[in-house]
Amino acid sequence: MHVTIEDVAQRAGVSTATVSRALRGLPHVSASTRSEVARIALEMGYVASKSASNLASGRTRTVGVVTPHIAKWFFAQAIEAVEQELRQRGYDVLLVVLPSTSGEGRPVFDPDVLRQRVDAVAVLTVPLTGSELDALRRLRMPVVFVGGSVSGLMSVRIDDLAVGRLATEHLISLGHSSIAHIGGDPDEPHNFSAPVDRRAGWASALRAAGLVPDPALDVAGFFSVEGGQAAMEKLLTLADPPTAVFAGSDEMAFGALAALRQAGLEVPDDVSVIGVDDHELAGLMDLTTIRQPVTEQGRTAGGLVLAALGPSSPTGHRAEHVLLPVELVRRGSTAARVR
Amino acid sequence: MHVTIEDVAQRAGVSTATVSRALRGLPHVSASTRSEVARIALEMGYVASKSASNLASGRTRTVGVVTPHIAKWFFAQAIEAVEQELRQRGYDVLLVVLPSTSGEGRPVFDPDVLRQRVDAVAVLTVPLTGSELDALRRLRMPVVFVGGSVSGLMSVRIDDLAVGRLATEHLISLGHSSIAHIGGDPDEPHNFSAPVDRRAGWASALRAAGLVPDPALDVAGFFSVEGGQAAMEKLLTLADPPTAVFAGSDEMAFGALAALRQAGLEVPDDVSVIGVDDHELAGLMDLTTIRQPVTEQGRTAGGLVLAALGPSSPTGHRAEHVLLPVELVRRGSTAARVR
DNA sequence: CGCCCGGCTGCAAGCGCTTGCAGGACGGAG
DNA sequence: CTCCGTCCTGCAAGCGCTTGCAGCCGGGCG
Repeated sequence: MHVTIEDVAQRAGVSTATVSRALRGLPHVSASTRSEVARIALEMGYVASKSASNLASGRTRTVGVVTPHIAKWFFAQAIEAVEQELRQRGYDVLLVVLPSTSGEGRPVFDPDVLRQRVDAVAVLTVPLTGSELDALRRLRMPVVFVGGSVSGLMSVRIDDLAVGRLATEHLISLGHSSIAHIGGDPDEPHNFSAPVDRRAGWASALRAAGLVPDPALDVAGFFSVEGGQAAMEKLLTLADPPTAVFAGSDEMAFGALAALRQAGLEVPDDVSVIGVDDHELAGLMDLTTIRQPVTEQGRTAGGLVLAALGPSSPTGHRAEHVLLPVELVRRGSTAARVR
Repeated sequence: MHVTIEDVAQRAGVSTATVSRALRGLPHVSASTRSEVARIALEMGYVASKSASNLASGRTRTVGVVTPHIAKWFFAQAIEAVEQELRQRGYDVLLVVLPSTSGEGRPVFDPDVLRQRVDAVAVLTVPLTGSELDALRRLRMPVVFVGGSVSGLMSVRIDDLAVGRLATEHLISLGHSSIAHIGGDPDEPHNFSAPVDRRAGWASALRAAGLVPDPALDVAGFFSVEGGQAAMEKLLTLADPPTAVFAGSDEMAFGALAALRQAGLEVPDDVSVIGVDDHELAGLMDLTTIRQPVTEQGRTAGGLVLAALGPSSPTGHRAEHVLLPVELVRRGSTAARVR
């Protein structure tokens, strides 16, 4: 039926051991044997069985990527980067989508499904419960978090506190003092700090400027376009609506822009809006934003697990934490306060 | 180190065969034995080694998903749907991203990397060369194409000819007669018909209305935002610019909208724009479009491969072709011709 | 009361590869 | 000429599961 290493060995007149070594570039094979085996393998269309080699070697050359979504800019972008980085180095990517991200309703994630399936795992901003984290640690394999961090496990992320501060300071510098925040779901488990930190950055920047964060101006946008839209609508019902809005993601900012447009308000004249991400369409929407390097985060995460998988001892991965820089991108959605 | 089936068998006082059968719900195991084994397995934290079971059974319970992108709306959406459908039925998804989709430059895709790794594959609108298709067929496993079709292999898609026609007829019905088309890369291999068919639909609708498709009004937008933007800019340099534009995707339409806005033109008063997809942000942009059911296409594709993997004989999969309906979504970017 | 049959279970042979260890060939040094 | 290394190569024992087949045990039937 299909070509096995046995067939190749026979045809080449060598043992399967030699074929295996030759094809994998291991030492202790003469150059001539190696090239001959390679030629024959190619000619016969031999492809090693992954299952067999996994079983024999104990390594799967696969890393699991756990994500709450695929169809959202940040995640899609990050997954793409991780995939590319890993495939380049001969690793496969096993996608695991955690149905819903909203704390309670989500079915528990059982990291054990990954055991025996992957050599390492990358977790993309999924708010995990304590027991899930424990289970993840018990896997005893390299684990890297993207977009958040957890003690004892590797991570690559941005400084979300700085993000919130940077965005808010930008608005303050434009003369705004009534600055709203559209953030995530306040009920979410707080392991993943991005939403929390961005809010904290907002509050801290306000305080630093002698302003007080108004709870009424802090609304949930659930990191979705519709959520952002609803949040903005809610803000507009206020007796004294804000003159500027810091949305924790560009997608929420898009929603906010839509809500403002529908309310007949002008951006940035009536309300300034700033987001976070530098989403693909942010330029198109002329949205001022805090750019975060998503692709680079994904790539870095891939690199980290690969490094951990490398020469180092299988246990005792030093928990590396990488912080990537962000940057304010000024566009047309923010301007000096006029009202 | 880790729990094997042997350990469970020993602890339960039965053979590994019985454990295997009990845990997989196979017949020929008494109810009491089954539940006892299940209890012990759970208690010991046993997880079957995928490699071992793959090797022994010859099935991988994994399907490969080949896609040119992750970070594009259509693809992200489709992948998410496929993943969900497959995981639900116990299958894993192996992501394979084909670096670039532009015909020539792309490294050849060698379907053989999938051999021994997956039981079936889903290909998302990747324009493959003839030899790649042959290799894919030679894999002798279920293959489903999403967004295009290839003889002899299963497919699920929409009627792209109808899409082009529908969009163009909508513009014609609004009184437009100078209707441009922003499409894909004209140099792409033509196995994947979506871009080609949409263009053909445009031309055919024009002819049916007694109009002639003007080659000067048919420009390449490469299915990207920037491409659409550039295409629109090019159209605006024409001595006699169109009063309406049919973009082959919402993303290109977004680009077109941006270009129009930058040129100081009003949509839909100066130019009407219609896209295809009903992208997540189309509503926000108030873009009229032809909606295609992406999630459903992904789900259906997943279902098809699972069905093909099922009871039927491993060879001789009937090449099923599923065509899903599209629908015109009227929004504010198209209106009666005024000029 | 002997047989047969059906329902459970265990045996053991793989599945296709990896890898520690032993062995063989060859060349240079002593 | 002998003795050692040094290189290559082969042996064979697994890796942890699946599965065809055989075997065992009771109970129903003739």
